[in-house]
Amino acid sequence: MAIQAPEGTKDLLPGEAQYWEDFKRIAADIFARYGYALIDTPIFEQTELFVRGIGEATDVVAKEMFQTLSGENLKKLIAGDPVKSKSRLSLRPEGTAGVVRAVVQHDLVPQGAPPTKLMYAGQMFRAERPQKGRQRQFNQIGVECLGAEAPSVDAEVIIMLMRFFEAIGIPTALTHLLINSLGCDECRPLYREKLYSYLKDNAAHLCDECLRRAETNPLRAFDCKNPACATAMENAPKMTDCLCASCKEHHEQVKSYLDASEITYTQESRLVRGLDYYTRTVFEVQVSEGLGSQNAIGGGGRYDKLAEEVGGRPTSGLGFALGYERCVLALQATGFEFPPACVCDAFIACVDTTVQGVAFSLLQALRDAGLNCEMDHQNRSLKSQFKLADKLKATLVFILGPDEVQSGKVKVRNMETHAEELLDLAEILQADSKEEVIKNIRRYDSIWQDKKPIS
RNA sequence: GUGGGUAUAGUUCAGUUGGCUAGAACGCCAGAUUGUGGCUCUGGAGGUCGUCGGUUCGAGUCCGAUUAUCCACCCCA
Repeated sequence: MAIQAPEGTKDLLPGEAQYWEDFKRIAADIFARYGYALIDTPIFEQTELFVRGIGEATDVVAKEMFQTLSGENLKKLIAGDPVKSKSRLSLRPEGTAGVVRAVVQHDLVPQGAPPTKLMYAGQMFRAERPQKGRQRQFNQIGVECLGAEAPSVDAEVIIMLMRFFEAIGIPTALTHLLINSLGCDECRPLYREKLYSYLKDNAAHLCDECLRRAETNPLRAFDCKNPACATAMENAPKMTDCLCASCKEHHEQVKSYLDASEITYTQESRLVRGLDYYTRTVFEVQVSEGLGSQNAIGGGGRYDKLAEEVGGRPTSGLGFALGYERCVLALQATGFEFPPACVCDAFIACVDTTVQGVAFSLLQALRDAGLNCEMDHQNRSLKSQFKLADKLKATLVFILGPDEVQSGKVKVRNMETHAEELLDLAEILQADSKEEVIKNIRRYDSIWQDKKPIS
């Protein structure tokens, strides 16, 4: 059988590949208004970065990373010889750790400097079993804001995310924003203890998985979809009730900024995130249609301890990531289709084979002038050439036959209005800019009509 | 890692209790007398029926294995 793309990966075919580019551009445009600049970090990093940054006990690190070695180191490992820590690499399962690593490495947030705002877009890799809305290689766009502690920045980032979803065509009415606070290393350990004893007291009502997690990360019990667990967790102590004074103040201020900006959200105390680095503000944007059993199209939060974790000086930070493929699924649930990958301004049609040489020169002259052009290369009949032009949605068709060539003209047809005019062939062949060609065509209202027929 | 479904033309799918040369729609190609597209009509090309094995006079159909894929659990964007 022919070789197929690896499990859980997907080819972005022309229509979608172009859309992914558009999607990134829309994000870059919007995020630039908030001061975010593009950064591009390696697609693989030392495994240790993810272990320390994301957390050894998280599912992402414990069982979903594609780990990699050079061929030589792989041989060493198989032979039982030691492999240096820095040679143990992993494909990035998320973008934050790599960006924070780069910020620390290049000291992008010197002491006393204003916040550094960065955005990235690219592939992430997780070795999970694929299903709807979940692939092993997928694309994320994310932002990271380093060196900003103020709650206004939390609000700004959330607003920016919601604006982006709106811009790509997922209306706010279809999204659901959840926010919560996970506290800081002052109040979270106290809460953790409290929750731990609650879990122990209610062990009889909880599933094995939750009991196991009580030891490693009790907060995750809130995530369990088991109905019995959900019921048992209803009366569990809430993080928001146990925040220290400064975290509480921070959380209240974030919410008041959101209120002032008329952003609707739900305070969801069950919202916990699967990555260990989050502190204080966490948020998630969900949609109900198109994602299968998944529901989040974007999520993020604050991570004030992450920079230290990867060896930098204490630097507060926050960010989010949004899943490209999931956004597309949400869009497709509303009837969205990818726009055509390529627009054809003009098609050159030959009446017979004797004019192919002239047609080729015309084709090249129009391309050099900046138009997207195509002609037939399979000796199709004139009729078929028109069918092809139609399929390409060509705005104009240039028709060349023995008559035209003899009189130094070329016929131009507007495919929408059916209007045709004769243009001077030499003038078009000599035109050296798109404007000049357009000027030539513009003489005829019937062909041009100022309807922007040219891309 | 666990569970369930599916696998037939480029695509989406039919294919009866096992039976003759495996079909449809869409797409593709070519025509429908003059040098012109969309609609319509006519014709045509495209299939090792995922793979390997078994049962049978005979397997797309039944059985087993294998691979791929989808969906779900887990977890995440």
